[in-house]
Amino acid sequence: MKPYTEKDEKLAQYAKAMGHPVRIFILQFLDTQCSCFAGDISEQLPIAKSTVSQHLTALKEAGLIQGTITPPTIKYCINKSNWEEAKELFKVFFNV
Amino acid sequence: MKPYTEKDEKLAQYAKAMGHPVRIFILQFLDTQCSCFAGDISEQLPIAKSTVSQHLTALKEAGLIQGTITPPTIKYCINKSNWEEAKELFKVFFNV
DNA sequence: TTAGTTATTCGTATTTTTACGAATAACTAA
DNA sequence: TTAGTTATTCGTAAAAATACGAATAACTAA
Repeated sequence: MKPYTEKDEKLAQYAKAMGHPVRIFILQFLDTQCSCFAGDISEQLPIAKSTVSQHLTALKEAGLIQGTITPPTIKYCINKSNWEEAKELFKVFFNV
Repeated sequence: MKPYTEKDEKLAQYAKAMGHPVRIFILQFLDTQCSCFAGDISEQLPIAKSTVSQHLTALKEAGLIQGTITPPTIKYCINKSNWEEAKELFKVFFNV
């Protein structure tokens, strides 16, 4: 039925998560900061905190980031293994 | 105001275009077929032709593919230069 | 001109995304 | 307990994405 593979779906999922400039920014920010709080991210962006939260949730659900609760804050960082998987999928896709 | 760059927006745009398994399939199909008609693509997919058309339009607007009219068909193929640009943007993003 | 082919556009419906501010949850410290 | 901090969730609204079938456009060939 479906002509596309699991890998195609996974790649599409990662691509979709990256399909918004705010989320690209967050990913790059986390990549350089290693880890930081939602507030640190939020104060870099000209949008409401609740909207940032939604973007963080989207990235979390796609598997690209993860959050560790350290009350009253939440420390966010890149999900290394999934990040590597995404990198590999894009690599193969672009024949790199 | 905007903390993200033109490149971030471009990357997000390409990622968004890739954010659906059908569009991933189409891109891969065109990458191997070099060029083909909308009908060739459509018959590989279990969705309506009009929906395929919409996906083709999305890919065209993102710049990843281009169509050449050869009545009564339209020959689609990868937009090489933009494809290379996308590849490069993802490459830099993932520190490859 | 008329019929046939291909592909898009139109009209429509449903779902998802994006965004905001207010309200809430969870924890700490006074 | 009460106030203060952080971040999410809730409620809501507007816009965009996804999907379908019918209608249309554009061209060719008989």
